[in-house]
Amino acid sequence: MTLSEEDYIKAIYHLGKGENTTVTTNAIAKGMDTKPSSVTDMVKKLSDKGLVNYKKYQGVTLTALGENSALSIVRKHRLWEVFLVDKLNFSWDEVHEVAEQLEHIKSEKMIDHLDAYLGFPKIDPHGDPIPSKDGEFKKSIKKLLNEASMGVEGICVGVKDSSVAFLKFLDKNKIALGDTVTVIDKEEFDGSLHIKINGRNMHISNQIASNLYLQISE
Amino acid sequence: MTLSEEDYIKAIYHLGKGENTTVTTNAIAKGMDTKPSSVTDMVKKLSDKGLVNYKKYQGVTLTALGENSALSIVRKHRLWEVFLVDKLNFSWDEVHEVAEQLEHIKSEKMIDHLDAYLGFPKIDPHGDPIPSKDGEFKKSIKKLLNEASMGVEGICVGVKDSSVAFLKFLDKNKIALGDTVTVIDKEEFDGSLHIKINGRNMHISNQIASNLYLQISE
DNA sequence: AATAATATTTAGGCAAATCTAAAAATATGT
DNA sequence: ACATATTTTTAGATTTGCCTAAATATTATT
Repeated sequence: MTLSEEDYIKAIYHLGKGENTTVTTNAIAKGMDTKPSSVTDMVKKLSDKGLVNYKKYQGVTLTALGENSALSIVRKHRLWEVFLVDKLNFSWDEVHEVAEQLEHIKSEKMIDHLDAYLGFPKIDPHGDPIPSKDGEFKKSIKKLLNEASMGVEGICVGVKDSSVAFLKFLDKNKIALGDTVTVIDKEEFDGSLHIKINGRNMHISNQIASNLYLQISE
Repeated sequence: MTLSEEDYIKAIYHLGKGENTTVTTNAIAKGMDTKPSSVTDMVKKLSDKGLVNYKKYQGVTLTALGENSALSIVRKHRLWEVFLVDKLNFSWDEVHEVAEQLEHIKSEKMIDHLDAYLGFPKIDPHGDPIPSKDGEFKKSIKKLLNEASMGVEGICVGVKDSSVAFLKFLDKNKIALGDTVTVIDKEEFDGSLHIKINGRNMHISNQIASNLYLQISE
């Protein structure tokens, strides 16, 4: 697969939300910041190669082959993100662009050794699951904290708003990625939440809760 | 710079042996396994971009800009080689192909962090020197063991012949990359050498010595 | 120095991936 | 259901990097 083909396969996978739902030409064009006519061209090629199912005007889905390819790319992307954060001290919001490049490196041996070297991580720095070598992985159960049900426990894996003000708030209140959070109670009146974070009780506003992502442990 | 441009710049650098000697069109074509006419095309483009000096029929040299680019690519290539060997347990002879891909990844921050993470290595797994961030580096003093003068001390950094038989020989005799070797004496008759390796005296044939590379410590 | 051999460049073309503009198919609104 | 709007495809052009074949320049030989 060429670099460009890989980009399309990955985009189709993500637009299909990991399910294998049909993705339209325009959606791909928007998602990839290109023109619909370019998408049509490429989709024909991918169809010829057996990576997508395509009928004119009907949109595309990934074939089994295409889905495997997508998972392999996603796996590489997320493993590299873990590497950048865990080993090279990048912060979680700096890694995407570089991982976009690294995901195209072709060497199965390297990626398997990298996986082992990182300790076979199950989720990436944004809380998204990392497919195993054979394409298996747990569906991501990632929610904004304010959407989590009462009693739910999860790991804080990301922020939606990465403004300096918000990050400072987290720092001051000793909330960090990786912390375990349990939803104790929700106030109906203002949507604020009582949570337990790393064993400590806390009361946070809905606004805060709506900017924190939780990885729910099933 | 595109991927292809980077490949040309690197090839011109290596063919010029790191000195800035003139490199011919045919030499580049051979070195890159492509056609002379393709080289002419690309060399014109590189000249327009100020990366090489080029006059028709006269061959090319790198400009200061071109040389900086080349050193940056070589730096990345060799740092990744160290990473693959030191961290991912690749052997020295497996890394080249993957490093050829990794060297094109664009992120100055990443490569600087990688450098630090690896402990600012000075030589790669083949004994070649790694340019520093600002393009400085020690000329490689890398010699075949049988060409080293008496009394010379160096580090064993590579093999010329990587046949299984030879590697087995090294293994059986406990000679490994990284070992410190001193040339004690040379027999004129058969060219065999008396060496000290990791403190232990040894007598090896010229044939063995002519397949082992030494990185001479200045 | 003239000719032969070699090296290099030019000219013209091809494939990949993109684009614009126009045509065709599908979807939407009343 | 019909006209209109939107989506998708086609047709034709462009750029990058490469190719072959032919032309031109340089180098080597006698």
